[in-house]
Amino acid sequence: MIDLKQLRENPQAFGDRLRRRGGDFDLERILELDAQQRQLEQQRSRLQARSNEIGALVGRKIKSGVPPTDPEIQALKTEANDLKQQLSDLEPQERQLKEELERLLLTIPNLPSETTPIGRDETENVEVRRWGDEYKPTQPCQPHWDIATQLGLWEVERSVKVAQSRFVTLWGMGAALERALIQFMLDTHRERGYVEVLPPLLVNTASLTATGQLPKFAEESFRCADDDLWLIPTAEVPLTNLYREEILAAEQLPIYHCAYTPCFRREAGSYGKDTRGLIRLHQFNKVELVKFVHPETSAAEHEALVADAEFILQALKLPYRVVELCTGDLGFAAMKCYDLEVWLPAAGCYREISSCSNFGDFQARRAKIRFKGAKQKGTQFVHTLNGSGLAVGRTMAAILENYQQADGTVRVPEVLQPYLKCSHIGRAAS
RNA sequence: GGAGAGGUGGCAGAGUGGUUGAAUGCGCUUGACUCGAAAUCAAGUUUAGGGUAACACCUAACGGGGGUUCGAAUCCCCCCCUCUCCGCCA
Repeated sequence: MIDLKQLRENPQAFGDRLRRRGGDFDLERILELDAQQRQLEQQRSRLQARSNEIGALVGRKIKSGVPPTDPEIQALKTEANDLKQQLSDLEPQERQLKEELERLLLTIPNLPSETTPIGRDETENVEVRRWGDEYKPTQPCQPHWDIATQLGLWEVERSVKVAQSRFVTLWGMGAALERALIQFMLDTHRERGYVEVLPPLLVNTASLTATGQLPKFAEESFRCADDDLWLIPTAEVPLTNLYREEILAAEQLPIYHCAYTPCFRREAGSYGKDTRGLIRLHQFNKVELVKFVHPETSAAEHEALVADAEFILQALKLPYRVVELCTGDLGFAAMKCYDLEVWLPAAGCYREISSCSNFGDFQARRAKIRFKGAKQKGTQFVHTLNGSGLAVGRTMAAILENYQQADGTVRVPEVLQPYLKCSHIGRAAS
């Protein structure tokens, strides 16, 4: 949720910054509704003040022995009834305004950071740095789905039978490799200060609204219609909502969490895109990092978060680059975002494997996650950040392609060997 | 699925129509006493919106919504959630 006060105080600057995302936003209407609503609220609270006064007055008189039939009391009752009548006109009006305002506000994306590069779409994203030597195969390199099939690491057709297209079953060493990756990632993040959690995979509407997936992206999530529950599209949702409607003590910050969860996405509108392999599935595994921090530290925390995600790629010795998203490519709730893109030699290109965003107070405002210093008067919204650390299926894809040997086997990255208890994945290995 | 109990401030826990935003206890903050601490005493200690230069001040909120009343945490109706026991179940 955007900061209405900020918009009210400086509509021009606010609008200019928001429009860097591209597209148009009806801020005028919001300001108008806001002004009307506040005017009504003032009117209403004046009437209510008088009504409260009468209530107290009548109470005092009756207690002191004045009979209820006394004309003075009768006059007060008449006045109060009149006020009630006026209020019953005002209240629905105000409520309606408030609801419309709220509805509109929920559709406005976050303000991009001042430092976010301005651009129209992903072609104008800015490469920040590269790491590792790109593996340029001398002979034709196989795409990971062919490697997986040859080594018996997955089962595609049967998965379609069991579920649908865009679902896969990992098999034998494929399943083991996925599990090893998850455990390696969690162990690593835990050592680096993140508290591991294993959250619910179904969440309610309030939770999805708080992190920004609803109301705008309802068609992207799987819903259990009978229960007001949705399958999580990312662990970001349950993790961020752990602290929904809480006021934290300032000393509790920063809070770091990591979690492994499956993620479920309908991938509506991506028909024909990445139909093969592990890149785009309805269900995939991800290790997620989430931070709750003091606003003053959020920029530095963001850089550190990216470094934590990068650390996994470096440990696995997978070449990657860091790209900063431009304003036109920024996610709905993000104010600033870096993508990590891993090198996929078969396609000869980089593919997103992690997305690390700073949401500022956008999610915190929706989720009402606040903090308070010991001697501080009011409350303040925390800043929330999260990033993949990493998308596990895509990591497996990158390993298969980058680690395939001339003999067709896949070498196991050193850091995973203790988990898998072998150095190569071959045909007979499973 | 069946039966019952309950949802009040950071926590515990009173409160069945009247000046109760809410007793009391715990916790926390500040002050007094003390060389210091403990103990003791005193004061303070919810959130949101509006309003103000800043205070003051006003409004709302006792799970949510509606109703009765001059007045509701307290009475009535609907909904939600939690807990316990039984059944079922990984």
